[in-house]
Amino acid sequence: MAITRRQKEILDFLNAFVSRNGYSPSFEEIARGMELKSLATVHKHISNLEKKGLLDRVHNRSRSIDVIPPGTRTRTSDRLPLAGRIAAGKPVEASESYESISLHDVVGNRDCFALEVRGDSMRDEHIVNGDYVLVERTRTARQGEIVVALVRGTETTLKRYYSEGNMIRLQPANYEMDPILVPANHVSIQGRVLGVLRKYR
Amino acid sequence: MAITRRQKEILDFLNAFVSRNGYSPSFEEIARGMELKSLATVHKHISNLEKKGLLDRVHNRSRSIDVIPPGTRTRTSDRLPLAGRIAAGKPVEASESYESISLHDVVGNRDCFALEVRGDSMRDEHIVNGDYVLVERTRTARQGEIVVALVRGTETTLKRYYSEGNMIRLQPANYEMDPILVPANHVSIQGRVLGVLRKYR
DNA sequence: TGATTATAGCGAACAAAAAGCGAATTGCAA
DNA sequence: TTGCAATTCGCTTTTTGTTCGCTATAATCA
Repeated sequence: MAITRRQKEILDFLNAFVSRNGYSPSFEEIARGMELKSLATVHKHISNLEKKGLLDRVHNRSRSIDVIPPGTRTRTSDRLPLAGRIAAGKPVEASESYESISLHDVVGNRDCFALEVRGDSMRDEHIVNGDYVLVERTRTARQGEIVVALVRGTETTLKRYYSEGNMIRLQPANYEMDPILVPANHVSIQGRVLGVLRKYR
Repeated sequence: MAITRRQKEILDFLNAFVSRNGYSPSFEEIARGMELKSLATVHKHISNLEKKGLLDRVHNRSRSIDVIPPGTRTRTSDRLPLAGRIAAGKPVEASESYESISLHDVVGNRDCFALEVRGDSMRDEHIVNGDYVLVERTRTARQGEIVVALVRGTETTLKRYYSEGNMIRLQPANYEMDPILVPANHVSIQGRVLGVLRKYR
């Protein structure tokens, strides 16, 4: 996978910074060094470099960038080649591209864990008994996200999250089941669902 | 694993202290040296450095810090800890077990590839648009397995496989769609689906 | 050639980690 | 058994990363 000119400049900056200081720069410092005015831009560059396997970092961690020395590359790991797309009963897939997919593409470097799902309360979301949900450890959630929530300190559930004033509605994805409506301070978010892994047989 | 600026300062202090004195500093001495007013802060720094594998120490033991010379590292894998089970809207998960899950648990050492699913022909099987199906390259299938099948050399589809005499029935998992019934010699199996990976967002 | 996709960029609102504090508590070793 | 050192707890503040919406310009596809 090729690198762009700008990406190379960023990479050079990172290398220089680390060898000068012994620790990696903050996004702010990168922005200053590269004369960028928005951290969003820095963020995007770093993400792209990460996707291309040129550096490693931990999601949401300060100064956690590691430039991967050329040569120390690929993990043979758990990646699968992505053979293409298969359309709805329709025609064919095609591209013998060099794309691939792995768990890493779902969870990134986030702090995650998996839960095995029991029961069908999320059936309408196509999460069913026996599936594994891949959960990022988080204490907050956004409207409509699927979360693992601890209700009243006793009961953990998998639901969609909706904040309504100072109440929280936890919505099962199963039309037979009713939403749970509780005061915000009786709910603690354990994490948000990033993906699902299902294994047949 | 990368280090923050402050952490590097602490680490430098430790190195300097040890090489000057031949023994490691107490938390009190670190606090003085780094101009910190709370031992809790020192403690947190030391713990973090320990977590990052940069130093080693014995819990609750005075002056037991050992700075680990750069060279010994660890890598992160694509495995996720399996935190337990989450029951259908019901109670809790529990086990902080040492189980884990990864793509390898789904595909094993088989010859596999992934396909991105387009359309909803397998909706009733909870395989939906955007999901990735994990497929083992195979020429044969057993009754009822989900397969990737090439029909009449032109059309690849994702269906359940049923052999009926010398006909083959390919059954979509969508009640709105009709099964495909074709002579066995007009169908070639491309693989069988071992699992599904879904990524949100 | 028009449509789509990837890169590059901006600012602002927001979430989270790192860093810090004081005080109370616990544990080790002499 | 006592004293020093390490640990833990519940905060606050500062620093750092993340995300969203939007613009613009290449590069690629059909």
